[in-house]
Amino acid sequence: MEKSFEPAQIESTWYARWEASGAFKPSGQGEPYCILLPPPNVTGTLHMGHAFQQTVMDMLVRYQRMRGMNTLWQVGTDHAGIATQKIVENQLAVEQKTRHDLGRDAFVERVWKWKEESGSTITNQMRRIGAAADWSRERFTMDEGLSAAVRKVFIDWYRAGLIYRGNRLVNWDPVLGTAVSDLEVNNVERDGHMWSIRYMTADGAASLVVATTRPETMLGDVAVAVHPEDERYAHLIGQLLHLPLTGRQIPVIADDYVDRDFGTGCVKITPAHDFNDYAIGQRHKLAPITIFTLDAKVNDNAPEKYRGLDRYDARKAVLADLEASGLLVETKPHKLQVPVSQRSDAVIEPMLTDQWFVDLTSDVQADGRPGGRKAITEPALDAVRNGDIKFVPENWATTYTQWLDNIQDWCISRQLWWGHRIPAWYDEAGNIFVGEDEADARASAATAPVGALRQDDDVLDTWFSSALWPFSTLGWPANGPVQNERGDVVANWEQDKIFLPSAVLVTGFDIIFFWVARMVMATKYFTGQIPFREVYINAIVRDAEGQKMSKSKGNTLDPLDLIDGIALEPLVEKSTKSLLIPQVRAKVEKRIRKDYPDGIPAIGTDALRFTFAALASYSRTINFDIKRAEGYKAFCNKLWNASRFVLMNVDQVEPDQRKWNNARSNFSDGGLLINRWILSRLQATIREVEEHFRSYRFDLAAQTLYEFVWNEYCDWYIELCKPYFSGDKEGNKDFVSQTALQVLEHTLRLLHPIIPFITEEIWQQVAPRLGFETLSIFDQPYPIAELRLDSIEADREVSWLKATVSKVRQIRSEMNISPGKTIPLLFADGDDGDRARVAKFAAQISFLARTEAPQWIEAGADEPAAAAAVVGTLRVMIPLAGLIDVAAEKARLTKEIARIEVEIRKCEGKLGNASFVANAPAEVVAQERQRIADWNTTLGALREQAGKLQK
RNA sequence: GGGUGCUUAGCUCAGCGGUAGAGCGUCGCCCUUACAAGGCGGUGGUCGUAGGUUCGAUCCCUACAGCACCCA
Repeated sequence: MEKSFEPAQIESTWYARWEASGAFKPSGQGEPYCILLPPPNVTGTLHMGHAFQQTVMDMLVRYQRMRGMNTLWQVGTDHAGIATQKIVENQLAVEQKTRHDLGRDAFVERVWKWKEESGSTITNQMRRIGAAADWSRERFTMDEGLSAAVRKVFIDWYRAGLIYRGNRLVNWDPVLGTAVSDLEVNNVERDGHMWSIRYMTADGAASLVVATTRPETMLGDVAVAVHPEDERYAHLIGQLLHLPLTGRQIPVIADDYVDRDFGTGCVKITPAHDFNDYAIGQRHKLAPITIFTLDAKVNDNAPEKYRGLDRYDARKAVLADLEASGLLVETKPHKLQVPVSQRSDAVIEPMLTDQWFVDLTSDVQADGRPGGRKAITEPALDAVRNGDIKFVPENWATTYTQWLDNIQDWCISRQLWWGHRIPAWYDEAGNIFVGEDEADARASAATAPVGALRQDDDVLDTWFSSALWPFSTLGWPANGPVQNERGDVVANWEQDKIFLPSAVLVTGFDIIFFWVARMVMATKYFTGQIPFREVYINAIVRDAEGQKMSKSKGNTLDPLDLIDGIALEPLVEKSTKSLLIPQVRAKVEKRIRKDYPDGIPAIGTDALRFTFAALASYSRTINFDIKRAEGYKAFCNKLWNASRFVLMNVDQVEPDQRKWNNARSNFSDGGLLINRWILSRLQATIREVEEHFRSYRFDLAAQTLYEFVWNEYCDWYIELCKPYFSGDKEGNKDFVSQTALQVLEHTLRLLHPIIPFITEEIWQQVAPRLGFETLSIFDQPYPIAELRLDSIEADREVSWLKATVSKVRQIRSEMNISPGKTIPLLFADGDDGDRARVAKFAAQISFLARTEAPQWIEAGADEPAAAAAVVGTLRVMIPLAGLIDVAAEKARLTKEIARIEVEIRKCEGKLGNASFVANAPAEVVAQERQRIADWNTTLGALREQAGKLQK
């Protein structure tokens, strides 16, 4: 083995070998265990959130495979409608073209081309993370099979009356020219103004003042609302107002939506451009007046002078005119929430448009068939409420159910070209025909179309196809094999439906609504099954200071830069390349130069994965600190070197003298306590890790293994082995070698789901020496704890040994005795057990504490002046002569005595409290009594020692 | 306005009714032939504040403060 851990060397070969061997495909044996990859944007790149989430999935898949499950990690990518279309439109913009210049077919062809060019970037990055995914079944939401599923679902829902077309208010992105989901809209706090405007009554006798942050929308006002119980305005209800600048008259209406205490208590109502106003308008049967075009310019419904003005220019003009006519009462600064499109950064304009919707809210249809609430929403709610689907951590179930309880119909049409074109056609009379294709649409229609048919221009929301992911990727709706464009079979519903429901969905909380809920709806409706039994909501990755990672802040990390490392200059270059604003660019560059003066060190995939595991508690954010990752790289190095050392020593035992072979679990401890101890500790570790995997506490699993490897196996077990390795007199060397090797082999398997590369690399060395030949650690069984290997006795004995050695080391250190210097060691008092232990462990004590062979001082014999510590009743002494300053030792003892006295006072306080003794459980009281007894024993011995030092 | 979290060592985080823990950092001594990405030994916390329940509270309850996030 190499002298140190070099991740790049190890990682380069193993992944390709695993993939080529077919190891990632379902074994076909055991219970099905499926994980669905939340399909990333096909043309995207891997970010820290992906890397974290995929590490979690990979740990689960590898773990369950080792446990004998028939695992499938179903992967694929998403066409990401708006995002991908926008990238290609930006490319066209460089050529000074728009998509309209190309035309629909040519544009879509160009997007496909872009997908071919960049579509494998993210999947190749996933391979670097080590993802044990079945790439032979990789799918794309717009491939033929998944598109067929989309069409079938649309048609079935339409024919069941659950999809309808309607003119409704939607979030409109005036830059992209499409409806967007309310989940794709961020409400951003911005500095704005609150303007107060006076509206006179029609007769000019009275007036009221409305407050608004969007004065330009007054051009579309249809009423002013006041609270029905607001005495200030009671007399105006029902009267007509003169709407300034327009010549229109609008009524004063009463609606208890109005907050009397906000502003003036009068609310202007613009139903065509505000969701709340829309609802009020409907309640009062007021026809909305749309005043904007689809690119947010004032339209012909407004007075002529404003027509054609952009929203914000119209605002200026309206304000100026109101001011001129003395109707602008007040202007004051105001913080407001502005809806901003996540996709274009444009301010959203609510707009009345014709769109397609999935009914999720009606109980029953006019013809008596069940409505969307009964048919789609409620089954999805019930699946979580009745526990068929569990969230981890469980409180996310509340988020899910609250959202579904208040759900609106789902607007599924998008005015884009990239996506699944809606399988609906219109005849010249505007009748709708839905079908697989035009012929099917005609054939399925009840009446003959009038004239020619024209297909709907719009495409479906990306999440519509994602909602089908749990079953469409398994081959539905086809019955037989489904092939990809290369002719390879990628799914076969007949066989693959055993993977539904999948075991667990690992995903971020931000798409519980977008995706999780919709998968439950669609999967329940079309297959009658739940899509997954559990939903593990992973934390959001932030930077070390807890800030969101964002390119404009310069605090993003590329997982591959952590794995491979990157020098400062290339890092600056890549981080600022896409930033267009010079100030932002400068800020980011400055930050990067400050945060990473030497660039980013290469930590390797395994260390990155271990870091993710160690951070994956139930908390909702994880702050990623490179320092911590470096610490776990050190852990990998530790494991590497421990393995190297063990292998070196094993090889010194001649093969024909080995008493073991094929010895994975054929343990021969040789009667040695240290072997029984480490085997016992291994069992405890196995049990803990199992528990932590079961509860998705990867942080605790990682910590348990870290502690076992470093604090037990390396710090104590290997050290305890050394005397056997170097100068074994009793012929136990091979028993020690065997156990060291077996425990290492188990440990590698325990660690493999977390750090697959290094464990495979080492295991390839270890396994043959234990006499078993298999290809890969990948499909080895996960270790199972065995009761027969537990040993309380060995735990107790080794605890004593550790305590004794630690006491000697402590004295050495505090007395400034050079670590290299061998010193004498004396024992006094103690019981028979101590005598036996000293005899048994003499060699180890001398080795670990760098002492001469320990000597006993018999009771009553003269004692040399010595520094001392106490283990139970045993006094551990280091003679002072030439080594120790008496005054320093006295000070040390005094401090130790004081510390123990404090502990004793604490115990006395408890035991002196009658109600403690009366009420606390018996074992707690007993424990307290034992403790005080132990402290007193120690204290007595220390005082005696201090007394001796006085002489 | 409704909801969900969080507040523990300098930093990043576990713990959650009975002796406060980890990693990183920091201090001291060591290049002791597995590992200096290391070894040994330290330092460091009135567990956000105030009440309450309890024999006992970092942990349970209430209020408050601060910080996040989600929904309207």
